[in-house]
Amino acid sequence: VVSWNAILTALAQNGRLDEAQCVFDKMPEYTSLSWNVLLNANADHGLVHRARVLFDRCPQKDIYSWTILVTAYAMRGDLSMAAKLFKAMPQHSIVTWTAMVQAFGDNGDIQNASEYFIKMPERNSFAWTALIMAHIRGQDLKGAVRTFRNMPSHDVVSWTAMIQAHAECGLVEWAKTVYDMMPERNVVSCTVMLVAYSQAGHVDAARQVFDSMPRHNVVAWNAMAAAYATSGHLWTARMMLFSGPERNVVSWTAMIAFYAQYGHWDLSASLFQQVPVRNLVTWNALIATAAQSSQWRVAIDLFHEMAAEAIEPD
RNA sequence: CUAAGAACAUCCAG
Repeated sequence: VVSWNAILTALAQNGRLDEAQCVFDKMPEYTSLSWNVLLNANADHGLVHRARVLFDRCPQKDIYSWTILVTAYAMRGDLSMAAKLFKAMPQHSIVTWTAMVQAFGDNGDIQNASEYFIKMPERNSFAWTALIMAHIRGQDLKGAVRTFRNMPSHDVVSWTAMIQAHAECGLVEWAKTVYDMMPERNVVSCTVMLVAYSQAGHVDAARQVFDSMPRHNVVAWNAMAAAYATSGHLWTARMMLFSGPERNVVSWTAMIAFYAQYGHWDLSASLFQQVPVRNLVTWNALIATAAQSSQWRVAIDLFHEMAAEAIEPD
């Protein structure tokens, strides 16, 4: 069972849902971990109904199983179901509590997020940061700052959330102040700062942040490319994407969208054909491209092809 | 060994 579980976990982590399902079906016996891994894989793919069926069939539901399902409903926006399940579950942990804070926070529902937060028997920086994010999404900068101040200890994630908090309100210089003040930075905090500058229209400042980073990952490269694309530098953006060490589905989709934004529908469409990975967003980007160039026939054909690739249109 | 917090692409919302 241990090795079966290891295989199952590996497949699930790589997003190979169908293969994980096959392995699961062939397993001679299960532990709750096996069920949870498959449950989570379905949830990750947005297949909440299938997750629910699995959950109901699962003979040994533990706190993990419940949390996965609660989070799945929350991600779909079904907060009342999430809350109902939360109430029904036999045990709560700091993780399940935090998941509820996060669930309401994602919706900008500061009120409910705070209520769950207050009722928590104990809190860690995950919980505090989730509450900060709730305030950010609810457009309450003051509340975000207040929450940050009330936190007993700050880590790089909560600091980064505060960069985000100020940037979201258009206060880039304050965001930069936070950025300068934080005791340590990582690739995410730098990328947040980079994006903040980009969104404020300061490409050059964004580039300076990029150049100052000790390490870059795909997200950083993608973000810098987007900064160029949105500031009129299509070809520099293209350079960034192609000269980086690595590209992912976001990079490809971004490039398809950039071409379209500049009216290069042909380039957009031909890149789509060559791209090694596609997801729902990639398809949406291309459909939008076709629609913008008034190729309705093409848009509709694409829509059907999409179903053929086993991607559910939304 | 499986569940919760920060960054990038499309649409939507603002």
